[in-house]
Amino acid sequence: MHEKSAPTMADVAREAGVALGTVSKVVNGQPVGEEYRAKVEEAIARLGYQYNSSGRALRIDQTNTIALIIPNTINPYFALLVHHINMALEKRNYRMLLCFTQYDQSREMEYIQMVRQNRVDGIIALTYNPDLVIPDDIPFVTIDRFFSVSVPCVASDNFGGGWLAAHKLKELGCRKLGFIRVGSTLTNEPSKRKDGFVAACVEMAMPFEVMALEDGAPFSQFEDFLARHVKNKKLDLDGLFIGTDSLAWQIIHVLQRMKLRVPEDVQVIGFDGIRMFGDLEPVVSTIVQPVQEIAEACVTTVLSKHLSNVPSLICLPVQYLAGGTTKDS
Amino acid sequence: MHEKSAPTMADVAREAGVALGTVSKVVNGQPVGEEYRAKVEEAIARLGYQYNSSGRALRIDQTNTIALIIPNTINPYFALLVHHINMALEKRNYRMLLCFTQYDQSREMEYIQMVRQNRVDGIIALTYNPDLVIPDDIPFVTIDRFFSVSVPCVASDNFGGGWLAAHKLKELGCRKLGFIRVGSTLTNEPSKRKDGFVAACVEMAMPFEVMALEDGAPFSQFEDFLARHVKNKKLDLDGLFIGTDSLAWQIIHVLQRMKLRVPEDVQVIGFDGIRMFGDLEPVVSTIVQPVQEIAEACVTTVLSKHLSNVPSLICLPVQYLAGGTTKDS
DNA sequence: GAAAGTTCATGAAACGTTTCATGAATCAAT
DNA sequence: ATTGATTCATGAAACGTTTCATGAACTTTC
Repeated sequence: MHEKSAPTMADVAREAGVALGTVSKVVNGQPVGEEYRAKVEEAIARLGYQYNSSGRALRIDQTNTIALIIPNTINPYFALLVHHINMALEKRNYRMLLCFTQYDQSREMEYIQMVRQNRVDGIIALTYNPDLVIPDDIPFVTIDRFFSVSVPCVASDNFGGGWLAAHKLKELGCRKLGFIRVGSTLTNEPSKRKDGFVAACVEMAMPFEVMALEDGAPFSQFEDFLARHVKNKKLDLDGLFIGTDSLAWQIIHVLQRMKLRVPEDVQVIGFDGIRMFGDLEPVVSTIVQPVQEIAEACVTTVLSKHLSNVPSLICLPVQYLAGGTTKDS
Repeated sequence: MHEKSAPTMADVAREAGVALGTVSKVVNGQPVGEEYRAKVEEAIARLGYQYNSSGRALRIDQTNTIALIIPNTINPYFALLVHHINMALEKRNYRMLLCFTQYDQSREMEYIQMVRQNRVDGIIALTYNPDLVIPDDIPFVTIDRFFSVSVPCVASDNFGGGWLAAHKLKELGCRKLGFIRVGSTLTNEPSKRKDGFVAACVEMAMPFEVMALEDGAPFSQFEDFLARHVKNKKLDLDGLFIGTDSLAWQIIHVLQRMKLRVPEDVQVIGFDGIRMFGDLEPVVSTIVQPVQEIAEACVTTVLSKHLSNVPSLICLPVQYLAGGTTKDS
């Protein structure tokens, strides 16, 4: 709009006294005679030439852009994911087209239309729309949600993480456990955190309770749930596994208001492994998702041309990390 | 790459039995005879036509894309900014090209080159590179940092915020104040938080101390600073104004470890107004930046064609918001 | 009813790139 | 010295869009 018509390859060719195609080869690093290359490079420098990616995209039908569809960046786990996916893309000379759905199902569908216009080379999506239609003509990778064998899904080992949390809590001396999460309607990979937790409890003959806040239900239901479990000033649950670190933070604040001490009275393990502000402040003990590996897996998968011989579910290992909310800290 | 050659305008024209230019007009909402419009729209629907934005961008030399250059999305304030800027752009049918500098000065310069290739229609940048060269042929807007009258800068009223914080703390009964921040080398708009604070203290004849952590210095210097101010189990500062909410969180944790009670022993006010996980958990009392208005201002400014009659410093009002770290909570 | 004016669909040109058939120049082989 | 093979710069064509000069089909006016 404002640009004073940037120089084109034709300008460079004229300046260098060389053919248009030769400039193209130089710019793309294809073999060109030494003296020609020198002349062209000099002309490029002199004119400050930068290639026009629209022209390129139009010609080769490839935009070097991947769309990332995600609810927001406010949730620190999403923010981390966005960050690492962008870095993984940048390393491969791709750009990221970021789309925030804000958990709005209609937006999710609109975005899929929109990124089509932009001819993105692929889509990475973390969505909650239960009846999302996945285009079959664009490479599509999902995070944390399995659709079908033809749509690769990247997730961490949620089941294993739940399992691990239960075992850790037992190891740390807990006698009765609780599992707490929000949003229970949609079945996705993170739902398996509960499954792994429950399986481990059953296997260990460990008593446990499950509390899930329905979508949209008031947060106070958690407080009621916890209050119900107070027996003579103590919680009768001495270990809590909580669906996400964000929720764990909130629950811990509730516990503090109830004058219950963490980890003395009740130990807490979250899930995700987010570090709030660097590694300085005390932090929730957690099951860490390998965000960087997840990002890498998404990117390599979405960029692999032949999506046929790619695994349809990429499951990455999680780790337990002691923070300040368990007795091993 | 994978796409089975999506239909073009020519295809639509053929399908509708109509000229190419007519299809273009319909797609762009220009006046077209009713019967023609109907035929074209039907053909578009039948073929599932989506226009190719590369072709369009090439022709009209406009990409409908704005670059946002920012350190990261991990810092919750940046995450919020990214979110609102994206929303403001989307409302106007623009896309966001996101660039994370990670506080790396060379990256900041590289990005400016990179987004040039992409022929973005403008750049919004929040950077720390002291000798950044601002291109004069692309609309450029900075956040929180003033370069020159020809480069519009959007910021909140940092001076006023510092002033307000000092006055609030006095109003809340404090007798001696402290100001704490990190990274003191670069002078930018947020530096004025201190100036406003100091000016207010001087005006009110309120004793105060300033502690700034040099870039890269260990965090423990804050702990030393605070420890030095403990006189018989009390801090001799009973009000702290802290440069950002993130830092405030960390400082509060330090205070708790020192067995000092917030707000009973010392009241704390931060700056930014980030809400960590929704509005549920107890929160730092703070000077709230109007993030959404900041985002809107950036976007309208960068998109205004005639950058000549645009103010060179857009300063937006801040607000005090009581949280759990002052006695008015 | 003819001339002048108006409306509006038409299709070719142009945007900046990549690609590929062409042919000039060089080299190797006899 | 002549032919055949090889290398490699050349420049036209094509990608999908917007724009604009053209002219066909009307409408208005006297």
